[in-house]
Amino acid sequence: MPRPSNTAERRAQIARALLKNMAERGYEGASIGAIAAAAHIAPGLVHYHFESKREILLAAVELLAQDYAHRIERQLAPAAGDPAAELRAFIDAHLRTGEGADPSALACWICVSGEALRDADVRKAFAGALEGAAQRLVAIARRGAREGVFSCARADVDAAAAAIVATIQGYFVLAATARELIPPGSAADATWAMASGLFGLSSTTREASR
Amino acid sequence: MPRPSNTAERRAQIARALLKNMAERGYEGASIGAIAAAAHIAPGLVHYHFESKREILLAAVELLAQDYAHRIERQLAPAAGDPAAELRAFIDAHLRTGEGADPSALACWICVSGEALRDADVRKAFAGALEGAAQRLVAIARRGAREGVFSCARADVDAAAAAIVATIQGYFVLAATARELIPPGSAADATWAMASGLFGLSSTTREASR
Amino acid sequence: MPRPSNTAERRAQIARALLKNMAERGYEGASIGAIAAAAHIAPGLVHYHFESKREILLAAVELLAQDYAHRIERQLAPAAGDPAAELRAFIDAHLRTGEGADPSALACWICVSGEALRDADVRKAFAGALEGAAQRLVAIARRGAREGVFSCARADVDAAAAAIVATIQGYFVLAATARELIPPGSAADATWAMASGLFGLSSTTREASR
Amino acid sequence: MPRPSNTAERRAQIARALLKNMAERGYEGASIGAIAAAAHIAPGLVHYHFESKREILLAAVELLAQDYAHRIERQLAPAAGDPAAELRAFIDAHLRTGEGADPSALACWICVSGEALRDADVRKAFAGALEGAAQRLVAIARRGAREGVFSCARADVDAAAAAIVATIQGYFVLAATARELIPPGSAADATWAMASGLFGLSSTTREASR
DNA sequence: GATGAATGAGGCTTCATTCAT
DNA sequence: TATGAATGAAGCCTCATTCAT
Repeated sequence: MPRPSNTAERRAQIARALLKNMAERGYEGASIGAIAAAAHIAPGLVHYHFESKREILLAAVELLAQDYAHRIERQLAPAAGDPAAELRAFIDAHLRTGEGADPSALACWICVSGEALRDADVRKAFAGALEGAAQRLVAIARRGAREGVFSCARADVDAAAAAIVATIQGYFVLAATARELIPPGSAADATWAMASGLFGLSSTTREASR
Repeated sequence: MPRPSNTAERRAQIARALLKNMAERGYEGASIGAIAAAAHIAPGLVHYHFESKREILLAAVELLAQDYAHRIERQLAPAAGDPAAELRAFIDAHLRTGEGADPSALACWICVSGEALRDADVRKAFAGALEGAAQRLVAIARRGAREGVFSCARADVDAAAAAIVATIQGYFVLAATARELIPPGSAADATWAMASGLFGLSSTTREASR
Repeated sequence: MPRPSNTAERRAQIARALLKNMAERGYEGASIGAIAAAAHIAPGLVHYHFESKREILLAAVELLAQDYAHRIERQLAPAAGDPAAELRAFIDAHLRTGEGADPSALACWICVSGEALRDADVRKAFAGALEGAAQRLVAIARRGAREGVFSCARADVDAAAAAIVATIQGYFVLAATARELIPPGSAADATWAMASGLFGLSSTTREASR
Repeated sequence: MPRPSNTAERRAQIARALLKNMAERGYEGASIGAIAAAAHIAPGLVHYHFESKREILLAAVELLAQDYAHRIERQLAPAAGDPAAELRAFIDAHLRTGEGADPSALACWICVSGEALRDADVRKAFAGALEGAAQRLVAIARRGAREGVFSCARADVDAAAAAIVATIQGYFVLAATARELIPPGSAADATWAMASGLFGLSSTTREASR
């Protein structure tokens, strides 16, 4: 009479506990004991649900990437159908409200980028998340171009998307490590100016979306 | 007669050894033993020259920041006096030639950004380096504005500088973790387009500097 | 009506699973989880049928001893009634066919001898098995003496039986750890030569049984 | 001004500490902490001198094998030149005085044979020790044959040596696990009877060496 | 009887740091 | 200054055992 497996939730619970710890102490600094404590479970249980600490990291990155993708979709929804508005919403979703919203998630994100340097699987997941964002931008750009809102050369769309993703990612780093460098509230606007330039947005539309 | 102190060189030697290790294994992964080995000295000597591992990190960040500042100055020198050319040189110094040049330094830089999350002193040094770069941009912008090459509003210069620094920093992260996202050679050009937009560069000058 | 208990089979099944694991990884190396897997049952069930891992070991040793006793009886049966033939059969049962037959059982046997060093109950069971074999030899010797086939002094029978058991046991160890030391096929013959010497077998009979 | 390295002694000290623990609790049961305690050093030092616990085992087996070889040479020395006496001394060295002398060494020896089952390097060292003993016997036999003291067929010498080694090894196991099976004092005599039979010793000489 | 999750102790190993020389 | 040994605190992981279902 087996109990229904709760492995899935437990894994998520543990992965979230890692994220919480990682935000404060980094990946190495997040000990299995601390993770277990944060998850309110016994230390030994962690390795019942995960082969190794690295597996927890992978699960955590997966969670982070999912959260990220969902957040984007949620925030883009209201602007659906209007490329310029979608672009603006995309930028705001990342940079409005305190240049990066949740500082804990921000710290995690930067930690993960560091781990991605040394772990191919982490890199793959991390790059996948960024690529998802870039593709979203590309889709917006294509549609805008079709509708005549953008006048970006077809060939430059990928480069423009990468540039925007890079800028956002860079603002994340700055927000977490050198916040005083960013004039308050400037991140989204500067990115918007930059993005509309890259996408060839007419200045009329640009001002309207401000 | 006591032998002349070689502490200064030793410290640099050890800090460089940390950087080498950090690029491959991260800060936590760089053990004192490995650092000593990379510096070709005995493990015990490390703590003769440094109070703690953290002190080595601080020295290493200092080195990294100095290298960085020097590199910028060196690469901006030929363009001295021409704001638009300086801006272009600034961007190229960071993003030309393989989007980030030395992959080892790139990895270190990202590692350091991660450590900066948790260590105020590291953060200060890291932020200082970024601020130095931003100030250089501000100086270029001011001069360009004075000379009429740029038409950027005085109030927006700081924001523009931060945006450019953010973009560069973001490209670093992408180059190290999701290189496939960046169309080869596009980083400098896209940043240039973006920067000239933010600085209000006339399109004539913009094309000329291409 | 409660379902009929299957504890007995389960216990044997688990004990056999321990033996399988023990042959490959030793007693300590045989984890409850691995034992359960080898027995195709859930890990938790193991401790329903056994108080502790040590109990499984005791049951396994019991099984091993029984298998051993049965094997001897089976192989001695054809020679029943002829002391010299029985002696020969006894030796061959242990040392013919690859100096120790089943390598897995051989490994288990040696493992058990190691555990016997530290566990009185294991020692008792292990010694019991050896003693059974020795007594079988003594019985053969006594009968042979009575029938005039052997001329071993009454007092020396126990010593001779112990010597033969020791030799066999020693060949087991050699077969498992230093097989190259044993000229192929020599174990049974050498033991036979030795045993017939100890038992005072006439050289005529000795050759006949070759 | 480096201190002279004491690594060699430390390694031996640690290996001996393992042997002491292994005799009582087996290899797995000998924890690094217990080994360190037995060696009167800090736990961390163990892994400064050894890569892993397994390396300690290898060093310990080496020690054991050396001790063994030395012991044989020492005990054979008085009989040098007289093959029959050497053979007798060889047997007595192993089996006289309490059937196996030092019970701790005996337990270690059996433990090692168990580890040899699963570790090729241990097996090699263990087999090497046994082979050394066997070769010593072969040398004795050859000389005895040349001098006409033994009448063992040339081809059977290796088999005879293996048989004697096996018997001794088997007595070790019995002495450690089923001592009651061995009539006190019978081991050396029975082995002598057996060995002289295998080596074709004339009964006159045989009795003389008793 | 059976399942699989849960517990917590303990083991091996790594490592920053200290120390005697 | 320099060396290499020494220390002791964690850390990750394994595992026997227990428990709720």
